[in-house]
Amino acid sequence: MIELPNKSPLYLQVRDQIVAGIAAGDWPVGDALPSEFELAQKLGVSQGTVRKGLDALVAEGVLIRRQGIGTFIADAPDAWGSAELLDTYGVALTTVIELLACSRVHASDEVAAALGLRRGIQVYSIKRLIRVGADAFGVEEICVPSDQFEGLDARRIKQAGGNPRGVFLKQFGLRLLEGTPRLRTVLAEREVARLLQLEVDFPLLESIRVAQTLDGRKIEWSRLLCRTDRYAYRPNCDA
Amino acid sequence: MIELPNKSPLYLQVRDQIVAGIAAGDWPVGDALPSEFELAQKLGVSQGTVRKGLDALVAEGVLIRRQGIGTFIADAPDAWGSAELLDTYGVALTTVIELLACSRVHASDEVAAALGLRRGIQVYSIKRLIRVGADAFGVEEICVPSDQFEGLDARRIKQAGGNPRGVFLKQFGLRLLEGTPRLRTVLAEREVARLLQLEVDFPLLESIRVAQTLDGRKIEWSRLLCRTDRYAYRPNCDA
DNA sequence: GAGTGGTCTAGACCACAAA
DNA sequence: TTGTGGTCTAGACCACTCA
Repeated sequence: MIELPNKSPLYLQVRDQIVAGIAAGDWPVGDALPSEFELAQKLGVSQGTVRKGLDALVAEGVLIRRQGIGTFIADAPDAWGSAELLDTYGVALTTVIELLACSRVHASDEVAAALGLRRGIQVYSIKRLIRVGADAFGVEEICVPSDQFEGLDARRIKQAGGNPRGVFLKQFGLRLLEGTPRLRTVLAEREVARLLQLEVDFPLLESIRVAQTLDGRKIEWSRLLCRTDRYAYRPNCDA
Repeated sequence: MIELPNKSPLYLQVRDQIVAGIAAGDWPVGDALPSEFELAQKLGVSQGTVRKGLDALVAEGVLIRRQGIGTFIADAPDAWGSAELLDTYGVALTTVIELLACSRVHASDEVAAALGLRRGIQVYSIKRLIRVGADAFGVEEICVPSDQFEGLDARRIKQAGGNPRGVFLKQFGLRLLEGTPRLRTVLAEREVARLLQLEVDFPLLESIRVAQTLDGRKIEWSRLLCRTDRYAYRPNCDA
C-alpha cells in the first residue's frame, strides 16, 4: 500500500484504491477484479484486509462476489428497479419502462437547490413512463447537470435499454447511489394526468430522491409521480 | 462452541447464541455484554469470529459498540423515530407523539392477512397522534396479536414514554425490526379528518409497515396516515 | 495502567465452479 | 486439479476511556 500519512484504516484505503481503479476504468462493467490474494500482494496488505475493503463495495452494490469464480463489477441497476410495485394483495408486479423524452432545459429552483447548482443552470431532463401491463402507473423525471453529461440524448439511453444509469456508468464513468425518498401526495396536473389517463387533480404519490456518486457528490434528482389506487409503492431505500 | 451438526458458519452460530442470550434476558437493556475476548473464550472461538458475529447485530441496531467501553444492548427506538419529517425546504423537524388509545379489538382482514393470523382474532390496537409544534401531522395505528402481549394497556405504554416498542422489548422481551413501507395516497375518512383538523376527503399519505422479530416472525402491523401539504415524509427503511 | 473495541497479519482450511 | 471466494485462528498492536 502506498504509505501516505493517512490516518484512516488500511481496509478503507483499499476500498478507495478500488474505487479509484473503477473510476479510472481499469475494469469495465462485467469484468472480474484480480483475485483477493493478487490484490493483497499488489497493495502490500493481507487477504483479510482486502476482503474487508471489498465488503463495503459489495454492500453498496458496486461489486458482486461469486464464490469459486471471482469478484465482478456490477452493472448499474435502473433507478426504478430499486423499488417494488405491489397489487392490493401484496403480490409483486412487473413493470415496463417507456422512454418519453430527453431534453436540455433550465433547472427549476427546486432541482438546482437539491443538487447545489446555480439557479437556472442547464440540466438534462429525462422523462419516462412506467407501465404495469397496459396500465400507465407513473411518470418519472430525472435531472442531471448538463456539463457532466455532455452529449446525452434519447438515442444513447435507448441503446442502454432505456436505463439512464447504464449510460451514466458506461459512457460517463459515474456510478450513482440512491438516496432516501421524500414523499408527498400531490394532485395531478394537466400533462401528468394526460399521460396517466386520469382526470386533473387525481391524487398521486410523489417520490423525490437525490442520488450521489461514490465520493458523495449529489448529481441526480428524480421525481416519480404515480397512482396508488390500484397499486402500492414500496421504495426499498437503503442508502 | 457447542458442536451441533450445523452447517452454518461459526460467526452466524455466535450471532444466534447472542440473540438467544438476549431473548433469555441474560443482559437487560443498557447492560454491557461480556467483552469480545470473554465471549470468544466462553464460546470456544477466536475474537475475530465473535466480532464478525456481533457485526450483524450492530448493523441491525440491536447492539451498540463504544470503543474503550464495551458493547451494549440497545434500547428499542420508537417506530416513528425511524422516519424523518421535513419542511418544504428539506429542513428536518422535530415531532411530539401523543398516545390516544390502546384497546383490544378484532383484527381486520387486512391486519390478519399481513401478520398471518386467523381472521377476526383479537389484537391490541394502539393509536397515536403525531404533532409538529401545535400542528397535527398524522395518526398512527399499531396492531399486535393480543396473545403475545397479555396485559398491554395505555398505562404501561405511558410509563415507557409513550413508546410501544419499549414495552414490547422490556416487558415482553421482543425486539422488532422495521420492514419496508407500502405507500399509497388515500382520502381522509371522518375520524382521521377530525383528529388532523382537516376536511373529509383531504388527500393523505398512507404508510403501512410490518415489523418482525429477530427470528423472522411478523408480529406488528402499523399504518401511518399523514398530511403532506406542509411537510414531506422520509421513511428511512433499512430492513 | 488496565480493559475495552478496532485493525491487521500469516497461514490454514473449506466450499464451490470450471477446465 | 486448479483457482476463486469464504471462514477461522492465534497472536499482535493501536486507539480510546476510565479509574
